[in-house]
This record gives sequence, C-alpha cells and structure tokens, in this order.
Amino acid sequence: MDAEVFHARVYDLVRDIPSGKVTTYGQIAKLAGYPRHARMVGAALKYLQDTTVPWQRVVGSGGVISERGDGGEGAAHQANLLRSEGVEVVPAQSDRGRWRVHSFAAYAWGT
DNA sequence: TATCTGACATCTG
DNA sequence: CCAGATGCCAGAT
Repeated sequence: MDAEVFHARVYDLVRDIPSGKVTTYGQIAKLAGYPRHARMVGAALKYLQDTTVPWQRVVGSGGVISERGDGGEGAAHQANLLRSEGVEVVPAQSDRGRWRVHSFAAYAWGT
C-alpha cells in the first residue's frame, strides 16, 4: 500500500464526516484500514491542498485540537471553523492557545 | 542503514 | 488538569 492510496482513503473518509461532527486521527486511521497510523493521518492533512476536505473536523483524542508549533494560530483557526458549523469549542482549562471540543462524545462521528 | 521527527494515543504520578 | 514516559510507524535527512 503506498502513501498516495492511503491519503486518498483518508481524504474520502474525512469528506464523509458531516458538518457539525468531529472525529479523531486514530479513528480515521482505523476506518482507513490502518489502525496505529494516526500520525500518518496527521501528515496527510498537514500537506493537504484540497479545499473540499473538511480537515477541521479531525481532532486529537478526547476532542483536543492539536497544536502546530505555530503559537496556536492554526489551532485557533480550526476552532473558529468548527464553531462556525455549530461545534462548541472551549479553551483548554487555564491555558492560552489550547482548545478542545466541549462534550466531545456528543459530537463524535464514526464510533 | 541509522537517526530524528511528528496536525497521535494511552498510561502514570 | 498537567507533565513525562512509552508505544507506534511512515517520512525525511
């Protein structure tokens, strides 16, 4: 299985996440047929150019929005996109630039 | 080939 | 909740 096919499957799965719902990297990896490849999912989204893929609906375990080492700008952007489609996002307890989906289980897709 | 890296997941203290 | 440690595994260097 080459990376190109893996990426394609990841993109198809992400496109299937309905607006207002979110899921995790690990879940996408599992659905793609490659459990334990969550990091590869992250890589696939990182270099994504296709604007039709709702990457913002993919978050970390427990609904945490992953940092990008960019000071939280990317995470903040993702938080805004999610809020705009009705997902409740709140700042991680006591922290700056860190966010998480409130009531993650209620918004979770694919379980 | 050897190492380092990372939009991850889990567990422990 | 937080910080560390550990397991994971394909890409990049």
